[in-house]
Amino acid sequence: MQEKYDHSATEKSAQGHWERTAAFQAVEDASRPKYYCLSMFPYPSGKLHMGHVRNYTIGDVLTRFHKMRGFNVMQPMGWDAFGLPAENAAIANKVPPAQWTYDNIAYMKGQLKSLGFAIDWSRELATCKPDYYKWNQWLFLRMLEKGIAYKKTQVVNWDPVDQTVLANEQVIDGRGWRTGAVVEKREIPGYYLAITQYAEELLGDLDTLENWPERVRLMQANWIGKSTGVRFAFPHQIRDAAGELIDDGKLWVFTTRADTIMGVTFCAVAAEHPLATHAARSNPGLAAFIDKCKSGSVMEADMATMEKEGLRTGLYVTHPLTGEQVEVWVGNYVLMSYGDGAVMGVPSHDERDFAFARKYDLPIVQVIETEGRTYSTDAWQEWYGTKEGHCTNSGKYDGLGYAHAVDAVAADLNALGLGDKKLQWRLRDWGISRQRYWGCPIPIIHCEACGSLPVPDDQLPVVLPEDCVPDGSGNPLHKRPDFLECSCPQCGKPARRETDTMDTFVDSSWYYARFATPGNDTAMVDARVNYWMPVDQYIGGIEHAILHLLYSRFWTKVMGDLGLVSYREPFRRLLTQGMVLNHLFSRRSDKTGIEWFAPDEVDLIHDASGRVTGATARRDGEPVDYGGFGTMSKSKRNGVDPNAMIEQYGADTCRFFMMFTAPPEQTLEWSDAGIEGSYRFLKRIWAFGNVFAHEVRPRLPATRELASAKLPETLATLRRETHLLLKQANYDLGKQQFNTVASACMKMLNALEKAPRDTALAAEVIEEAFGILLRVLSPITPHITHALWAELGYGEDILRAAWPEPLEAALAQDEIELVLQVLGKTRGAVKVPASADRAAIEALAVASEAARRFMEGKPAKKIIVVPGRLVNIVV
RNA sequence: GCCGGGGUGGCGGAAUCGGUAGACGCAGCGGAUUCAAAAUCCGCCGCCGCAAGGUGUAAGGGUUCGAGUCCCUUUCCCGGCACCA
Repeated sequence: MQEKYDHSATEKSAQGHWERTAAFQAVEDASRPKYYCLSMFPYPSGKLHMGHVRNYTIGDVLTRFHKMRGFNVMQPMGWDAFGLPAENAAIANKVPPAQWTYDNIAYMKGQLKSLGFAIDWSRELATCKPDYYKWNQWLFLRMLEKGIAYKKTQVVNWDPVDQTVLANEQVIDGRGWRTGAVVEKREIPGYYLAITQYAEELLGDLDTLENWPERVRLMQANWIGKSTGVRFAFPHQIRDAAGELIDDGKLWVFTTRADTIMGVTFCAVAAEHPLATHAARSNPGLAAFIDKCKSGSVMEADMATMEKEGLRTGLYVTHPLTGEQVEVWVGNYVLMSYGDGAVMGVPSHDERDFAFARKYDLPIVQVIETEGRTYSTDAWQEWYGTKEGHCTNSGKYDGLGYAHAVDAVAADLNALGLGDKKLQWRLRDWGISRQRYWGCPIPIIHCEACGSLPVPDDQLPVVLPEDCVPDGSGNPLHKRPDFLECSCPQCGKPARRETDTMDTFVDSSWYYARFATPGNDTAMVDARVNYWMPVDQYIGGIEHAILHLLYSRFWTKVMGDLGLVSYREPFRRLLTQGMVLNHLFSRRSDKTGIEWFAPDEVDLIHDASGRVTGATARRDGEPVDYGGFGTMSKSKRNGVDPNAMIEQYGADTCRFFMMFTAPPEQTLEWSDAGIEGSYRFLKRIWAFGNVFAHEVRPRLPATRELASAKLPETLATLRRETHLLLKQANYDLGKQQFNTVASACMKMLNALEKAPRDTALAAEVIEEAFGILLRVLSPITPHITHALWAELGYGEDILRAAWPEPLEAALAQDEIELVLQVLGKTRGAVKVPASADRAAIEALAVASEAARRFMEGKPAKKIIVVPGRLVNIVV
């Protein structure tokens, strides 16, 4: 075998072997347990980044591990190919998004192949291809039929200069990213999917997802946000210009704190609320304020942190229980799209209302009291807003606790016909319309006479033209008569095609099911889907913990209700991997703003202890600002190119570094020195392969005697250590903690290098131990282990070798060492026979030299023995 | 602001059930090899202390024979917040 480790030749040869043997092609086989391992498919942004490498390495380790354990594995790969970055690239480079996307796919596929992932490429798909998105459209039409898809108005960010809708990402400090114009909120019609119809099931089924991280389930539960409250109305006599009662004379609000209803001192409505509109007609100041409310972003985080402002409408409604007049305000923090677009204001027990009342000098009436606490309107205190305590200043409700008070208030409102308890979800229906070109066309036709009609099934797919070049001023489909012009499916007259496309979350909500049934052009999925699905292991970034995963769960349930699939949840087990970070260096200048420096363009400055305190640019020697670690990104120039790493160190080194450096769920900080260390380890593995070939193999006896031989101490230790590490590695693989599996492999090699190899028995022990090491390591670094396994005569193909299990005989010990503590402080160790009982251990411990020294002659009051671990003497 | 997660040597991290804190690796230091360097190998390596020992897991408090791990308070960092994917 080769003297030196040549990563590039080793990897090329192993990849060639897998290609020739079609090693990763998955075929349905009812006789074996299946294992469907899926990593979130990439957006084809141009190049693979290290986050992808990490994600897919984790998936590959699990795939190969399960394959060796005898599972029928499937690991597919595809492309989340629609999306905004392709349009941005088109604006910048004047290249159609389709071409940019397909070029990127070709390049990134090559990168994935060079990393040696065990992917079944025959199942590859791209969501921008009509044979895939046809089924988005088909299912959308089924949802329309079932009333799950419907049309209503939505609030969007509007750029008044470019006359276009902006994504939240394109709004920077309240202004359009290209034009710098102040962004407005605008209401336009769009299609929604009624995910709230599934809220109860989406919440309840979280309990069945035992192998999802607890935090993801918690986040989803909070996102769905089931709460019971009371929806009720403030009656009024306000009439519009035509003399009609506005909203039938009722101002509806929803509250989870009906127990505080006697503390209402105002109401606040959204800027778009009919009462606001009505009042603004005769009040120019209010009209201006409403206009102002309509500028700014629609993001919830912005809404929550902005200064709460309001203006009087001069209108009054009647408190439903007291009959008092309550003033109506317009508040910039009330959203028309939430509930009824109006809230009751109880400044005494709601922090936001409290601040609002103090700002505008509104009355504050305490209606909840807690024993031992004194209420003061000077400053907000935590306990004002809790559900503990009981009603006060509330007439007949005085003395009631939260639950009873809510029941009583709801009953009284119900008797008046002005309200009742209502189950409330935080979850909102999913708006899927996007006023953008590079997405799946929504299959709707607009006819002047017949209205908006679904495209008939036999005309699917509605194919998106692939040669448009967006310029930032709106959807280029508007300028494409060949796309726009069609005939009405009902009356046959000329009609116009819908130009909105679907949210790309639609594309990613069911791709995993399509992987199971590739090539079917007559159905969305077929019977094969119920063999492979649900996905046994899903792996992806924690940033998808809510939206993508929730939408996929919803889509699955809809497909289930349509009889397309037999399962209710798509992902049996979930691993959310942490992000990959690197150092950030920047320099701020007045002229050019922030300039970012790549890590290889600077020299680090360390303090005496070795901590990084700053850096200087190599270019000019001048200092740059060190910004700590941040996610790798193109704009901040701190990305690391996987290609360069693969070329220099090989795929195995990259994979090993990724697995070794941090546990999968944590963020991973890139380190050039760290990758050197991983490379060093693989070189040592190779070097030991040489030792094995030259010094160990020749000594191996014709018939192996290891199973029956009595081993000398050094060999018994090596063997015990190896099997102990194997046991730990298997345990850690079960926990999906791969960094300690990698570390176990390093420890095995450390032990092997030190072991004697001068006898036939030693050769046998080493043969066994190195065989274990190669197999445990093989899912992480498949190429080098493939080469050594074959080269050293272990077998033809390590991928088809059985996964090793620790042997009890190898682990057995005569004598064990226990930690000795006196009063909980470690004072030494005590050796006891492995078979010693509690009394014997206590006697040995008390008699030990260290114990006598630290007990200072006092008698033992109590002795705690933790079997196999420690003995603690309390005096 | 709301929801979720996290903080352990100079650095990444380990510690399975509350039981030896710092495994494994990186960096650093010392040595071997070398004409020299690279590569490789050996040794040292939390802090204070000559040592015995003391002390130490963001900060403060609590429970326990024993706390990185459990409870309370504070603080800082990260992810998500519905049109980035």
